[in-house]
Amino acid sequence: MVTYNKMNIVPVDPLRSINSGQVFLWEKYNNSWYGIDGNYVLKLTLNNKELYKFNVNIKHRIELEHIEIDYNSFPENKNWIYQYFRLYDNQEKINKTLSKDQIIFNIYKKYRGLRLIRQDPFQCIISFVCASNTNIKRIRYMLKNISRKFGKKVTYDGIDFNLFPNVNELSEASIQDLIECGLGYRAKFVRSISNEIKSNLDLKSLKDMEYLDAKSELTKLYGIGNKIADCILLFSLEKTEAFPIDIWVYRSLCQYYGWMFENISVRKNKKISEKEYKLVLKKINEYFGEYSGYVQQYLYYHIRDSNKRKW
DNA sequence: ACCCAGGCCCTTG
DNA sequence: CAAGGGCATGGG
Repeated sequence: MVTYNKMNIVPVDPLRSINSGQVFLWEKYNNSWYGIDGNYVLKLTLNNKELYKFNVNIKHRIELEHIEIDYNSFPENKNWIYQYFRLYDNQEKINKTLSKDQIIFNIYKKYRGLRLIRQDPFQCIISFVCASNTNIKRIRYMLKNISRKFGKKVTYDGIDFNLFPNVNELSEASIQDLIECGLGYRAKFVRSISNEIKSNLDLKSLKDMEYLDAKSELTKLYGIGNKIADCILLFSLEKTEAFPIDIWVYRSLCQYYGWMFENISVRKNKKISEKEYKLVLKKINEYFGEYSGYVQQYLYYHIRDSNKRKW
């Protein structure tokens, strides 16, 4: 008889999570999904269940229901699924945050198992710089090209992969190279950011900084503003209070949380200005707290799903 | 042909 | 501050 604390049961819907606009280099071959995260190839083999439940009190995964989920990686990292899907986050607080009101609670119930993903920071930075003013299909296209051109080639399970280039490798890329990867006007941003990180920015140090301090470091980089910085902080630098506001999330906020816009000079249904962004963010953090980022991911997924957008 | 896409930068008023 | 234009490119 296994006893456990309910709060340590973490529901995970892996496929929904890796196909929710956070990561862009997962693909299915045969019966497994393979994803590139920095210099790792991650492999997931699932049965036909949608929702998996992990008890993270136990050092290694135990079966609460009949779970068949194989997760391997190249190079080997036995613990990656715990890190990648943030199984050690405080589930009690997450539940509380996503039950803050009826609106978010309904969305939470509908997509339960959607997780924030903890990514390789450099890949995350490049990913979201490429994500500006384009669609997800093209983000995948650009990042794949970058990997093909500048990442190391590896073979795993008899399949050829390209890892994502590290800073030093991508610093070798010229603007012309990056344009050939399909980046368009983003090429100059990626070039500048790679050089900047290589010469004088330690990404690890950003994890130890306060949210807004780390954010101001990121927004100094050419091509990174409020929204992209929040994506990077949330998805790769441990800032779960970060709340990226793109056009979709903003629409969603206007629709469901209009009351937040009263008494602050923020106009609904228009492009959000830098000042407005900061005002809204402050309200969000006051209301949802340190796990605001989870709310963002659920809102984003929900509104895009309701609009039948593709991933 | 037109408009939009997980925005940001730059210039003007 | 704010408003507006420009930006590369591909898909609907």
